[in-house]
Amino acid sequence: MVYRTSAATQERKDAKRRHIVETAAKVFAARGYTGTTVKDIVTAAEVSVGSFYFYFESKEQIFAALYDAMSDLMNEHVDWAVEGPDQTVSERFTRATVACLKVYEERKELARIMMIEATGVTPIFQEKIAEKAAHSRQRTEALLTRLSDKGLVKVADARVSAIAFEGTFQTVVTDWLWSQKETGLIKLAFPLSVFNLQALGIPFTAEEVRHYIQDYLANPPTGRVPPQARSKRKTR
Amino acid sequence: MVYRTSAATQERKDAKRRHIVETAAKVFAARGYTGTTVKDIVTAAEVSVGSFYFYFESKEQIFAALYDAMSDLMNEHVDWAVEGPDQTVSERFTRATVACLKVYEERKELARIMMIEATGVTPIFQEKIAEKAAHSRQRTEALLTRLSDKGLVKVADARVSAIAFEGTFQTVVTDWLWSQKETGLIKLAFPLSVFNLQALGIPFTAEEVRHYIQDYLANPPTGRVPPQARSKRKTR
Amino acid sequence: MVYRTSAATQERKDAKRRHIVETAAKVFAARGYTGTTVKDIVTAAEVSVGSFYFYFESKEQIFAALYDAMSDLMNEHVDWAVEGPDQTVSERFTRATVACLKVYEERKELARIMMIEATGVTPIFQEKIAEKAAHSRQRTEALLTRLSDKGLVKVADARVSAIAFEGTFQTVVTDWLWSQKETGLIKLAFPLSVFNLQALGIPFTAEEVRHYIQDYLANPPTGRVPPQARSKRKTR
Amino acid sequence: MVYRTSAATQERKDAKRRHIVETAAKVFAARGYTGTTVKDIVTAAEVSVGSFYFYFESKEQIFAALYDAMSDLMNEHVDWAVEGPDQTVSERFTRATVACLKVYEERKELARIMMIEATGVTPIFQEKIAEKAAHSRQRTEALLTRLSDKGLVKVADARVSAIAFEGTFQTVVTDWLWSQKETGLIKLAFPLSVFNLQALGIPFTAEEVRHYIQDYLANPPTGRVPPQARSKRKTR
DNA sequence: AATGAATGAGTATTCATTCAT
DNA sequence: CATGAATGAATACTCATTCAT
Repeated sequence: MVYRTSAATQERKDAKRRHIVETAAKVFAARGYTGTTVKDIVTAAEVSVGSFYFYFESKEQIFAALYDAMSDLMNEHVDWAVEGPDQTVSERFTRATVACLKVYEERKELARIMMIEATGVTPIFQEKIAEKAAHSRQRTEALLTRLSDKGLVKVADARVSAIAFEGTFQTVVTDWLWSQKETGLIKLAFPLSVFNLQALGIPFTAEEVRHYIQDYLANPPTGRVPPQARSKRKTR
Repeated sequence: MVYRTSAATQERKDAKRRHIVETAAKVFAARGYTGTTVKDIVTAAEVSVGSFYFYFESKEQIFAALYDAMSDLMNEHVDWAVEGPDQTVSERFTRATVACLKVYEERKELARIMMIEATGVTPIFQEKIAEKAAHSRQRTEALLTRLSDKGLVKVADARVSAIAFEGTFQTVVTDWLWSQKETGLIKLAFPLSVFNLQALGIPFTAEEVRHYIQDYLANPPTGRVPPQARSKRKTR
Repeated sequence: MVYRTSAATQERKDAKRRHIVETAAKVFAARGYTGTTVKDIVTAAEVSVGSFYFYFESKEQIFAALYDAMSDLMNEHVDWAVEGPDQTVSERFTRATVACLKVYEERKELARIMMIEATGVTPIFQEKIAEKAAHSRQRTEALLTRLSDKGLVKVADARVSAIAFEGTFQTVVTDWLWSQKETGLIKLAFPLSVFNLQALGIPFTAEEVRHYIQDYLANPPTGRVPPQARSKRKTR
Repeated sequence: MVYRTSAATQERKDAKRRHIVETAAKVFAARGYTGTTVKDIVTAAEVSVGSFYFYFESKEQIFAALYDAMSDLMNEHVDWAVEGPDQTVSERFTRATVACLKVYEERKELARIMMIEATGVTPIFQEKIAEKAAHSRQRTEALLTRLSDKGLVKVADARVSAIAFEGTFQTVVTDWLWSQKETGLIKLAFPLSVFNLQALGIPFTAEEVRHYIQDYLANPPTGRVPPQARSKRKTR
């Protein structure tokens, strides 16, 4: 009995928590981090301030949770996109690119939060972001080093290339967010892929790149990749 | 008589204004825009609040002035770097790259402000930045289109390439700012140039790129390019 | 359960709000509008600034609430005083006069606020007062016109007479407020009534006027007229 | 030589001082006392803050000077209006009324300052006004007492009547200031006179009152009554 | 005498967070 | 668990006044 009650309760708690996170995402995206008050969030979510502070330690913490969620989501999608064992290098990069852009397109608010709002917030939070970015870059750097050793990419410096590579996404997505144009972000997958493939000296044909993109879009990751932020860890 | 007094006074005013701007740059760089109080600035500059508001309309305005100053400085240096009439395409891009990185390296705080702090600020200010960025991108886009027509660059889409190109600087500089490592930012001019030259399909040899960089550093822009923020316009 | 909690809480809220209003009235009366700080009010009321702003939108708004409260109170008393159907004209005016003076006497601070402090405040607030005064004058004017048509009053101009009539209260009360003499304001009901009855050409005997005053004081309005400011509307 | 220079200088000083006072009057009238900054005044007068403080001790003091000037002006006009030795009582009061209204009409800004802005300002200033008002009332009271003894007026209480009498001007002028209607203030001289003559039990005919008004307007006080504020005393 | 740069105490208001109910 | 009343430190900006030039 106690068990069942507890389970049901837990369920409700999770649902409420998710609801608040969802709402917060929208509000943060619309008003920015500093422009958003806790009141704004709870009003939009139709919960009390007390509830907010029951589920989250602070305004900063829920924002961090949001950031983590987006970050995780991105990693999962990209990992899925490149996990096939017999992919060529150009296929891997192209699929990673389209996977990435697709996630951003589908979760515009989160994209906005990661790309725009998260930069410039409290120095303490900036460090967190920097860490995460550093980690991501190290992975890319390691990959490039490996591929470079095999002669599959041609870069002057694996680290700088990894960083520059990432930067191309940053600005492309940010620009898209600003200019809310009708054209979808995914449309940019092709030119962006080409830019980066060339930059990394990876051989490719336009034909094949287009094909990879089509293929990814035709067979998107199944539901096993949760499109929703989970409440995993507490940032502290 | 009146003239001399006035002139001396004006001199002192300018000096004081410059002093406040300088100090503000440091404080903003250290604490971020929202993290910085007007009190912080005036305390650091050892002037009174009243003086601050005598010289600047608002916290936002001095920040904007700083942003503009850095932006202008950057443009001036880059323009100077590429103004020679008989430069090859690879030379132009390489020289622009090194010019850009050099400015960032020399004015770390301003770089930090432009790259990091300016991003999450007031929506109204974000628009200003977005505008400026858009303008810069349009210039690059136009350039790429022209070069593409002449077959001098090979890009899938001039606009996306222009945006991605810019992004490579963004992250490279930001990363350098975070990881305050001993290695200078200019050291990254070579790999970054290579990355972008390859990305844009511009033919080059490592040899020549290195030479262009050496050359720029050996003959930097003369003093006619003021390294300091001027109090040109009032944002109104 | 929820109901009881809520009810008790609401009770406390109302009490606190009332307490702040009361205190504010005293402080405003003592220091004037501009001379009064929000800090002054909360210190005097022994509540936090936060609480003040929880209950009131702004300093201006609480002042307006005070003004409205006094205004309403006055109207209610005067209406009550003259509502009897078979009153003579002299009786009506005399009763209105004494009712008015009695309210001022009993709520000296509010009187001070209405008469003195409200006058030099923010132009935006001045308009509000002017409106209210205009409304009151129109009522008096209409009354005088009606009575004049019936030959019950003798005035050269209903409008000017209405305005002048009101002015007699203004200065009499103000003077009394300044010269905090022992003599009660109500003592002035007789001479003031005589002044105005003569001014309006209303026939009367000193005897009857004195009687009307005695009568009103002997049978004052019952408790149904709340002597205290209610928190009716929010100025928005 | 010294004398002449000094005289010329003195002349310039006076002119400048007058100029500042004039301008201040307009600004105060337009923006109210608290709404007016010293900066506003000096900007409007096109002088420096330094000059302002050379001529006036403080913002409060120049306001007081303005008030005094208006007060003096009023007294002079009224004194002149009633100084004829063989005037009847009704003539005296009527002429005083029209003189008063005429001054207000001609110097609308000063009127506004005296009637509206001066009330509610610093308590310390309020006292000054109260004093002045008290003095004026005492004069009126003494007059009424005298006339009452001679049976020329019929009042219940000389003091209250004096105060009420003054109040009629207060509201009539204030109302006129608010409702900037085309109709001149002087048009109200007749009904206001009638109101007060009746109030004081002074016998009169409409005919004669009209005549007194015409007469005053036809033979206004000559220029010997300076229409301008002089810089007599320093309040402090 | 004139100027206007300099001062800094003072103000209304906001908002993240706590905690009694 | 939920609520929302309570807190008060923090903040951008104003303005009367002074005083060096």
